[in-house]
Amino acid sequence: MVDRDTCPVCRTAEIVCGKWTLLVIRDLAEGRSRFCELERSLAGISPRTLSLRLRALEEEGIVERQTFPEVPPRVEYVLTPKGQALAPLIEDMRTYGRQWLGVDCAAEPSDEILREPVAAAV
Amino acid sequence: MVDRDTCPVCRTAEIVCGKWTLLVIRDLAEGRSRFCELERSLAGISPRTLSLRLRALEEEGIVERQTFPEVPPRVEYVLTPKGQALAPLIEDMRTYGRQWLGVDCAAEPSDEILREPVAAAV
DNA sequence: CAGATTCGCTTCAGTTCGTGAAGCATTGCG
DNA sequence: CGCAATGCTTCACGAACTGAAGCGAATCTG
Repeated sequence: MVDRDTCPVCRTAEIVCGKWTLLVIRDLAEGRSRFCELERSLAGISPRTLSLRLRALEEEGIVERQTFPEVPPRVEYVLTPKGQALAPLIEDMRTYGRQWLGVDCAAEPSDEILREPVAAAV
Repeated sequence: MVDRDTCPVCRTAEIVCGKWTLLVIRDLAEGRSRFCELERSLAGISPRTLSLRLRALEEEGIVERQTFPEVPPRVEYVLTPKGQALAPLIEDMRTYGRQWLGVDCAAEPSDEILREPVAAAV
């Protein structure tokens, strides 16, 4: 019997296993930082869920939130080192998807995608 | 905007992000193979959820199910190569948990745990 | 011989989680 | 004026998950 509190896989699973959580982190790792940017990238996520995810990740110390008192208001979310440390996980998922699910991001780049060469995995 | 169908991270996330899914896979990778074995190891999972997970993973080709017509009936679940390929993901989670969540499986081995030196990650 | 136990589930009612649409406050643009 | 943009919140609904109970056949316990 595996203890939920002392097992690192369990604890990581708890953090990571909400719907959309990993995709939010991936987007942040790829350079997206604003709420509406994430909302548009993650087609289909409800703003409520995105809000909940970001809040939870902030509480975990995985993302940092900075608000700028402009109009319209601007809020930026950035991965902390603790968040960046999840990058290998996401890389593994990408590798797995390519190898075993026969899919690849390189299929027809849309006109919405950001252009700068962002390194997802350090 | 990321296409849900052509993005390997999304597709992997869909498979992997149900509650308990990754822990079921970890247990299978560690050598547990029977329903009740998994049920006892994953303290707190409902048999319904475990059943659903195993069925879904079977449909995905991640686990294989063998039934033995004994009494009481015996059913064994084993990871396919497609399932074993998820081991690095789980290893990363373990590493992350240890490094950033300050937890470690090596805490007091219980008398229920299997003894053989099973290599979780090939 | 009655009763409990084992296995691999299924069923049910109830709770929690996620969705989709709408709305809000502010201000600039046409 | 009317609409767009931002970063959310609220609400009602459906989907997902839980916890307890049960089942059918055989075998172990008293």
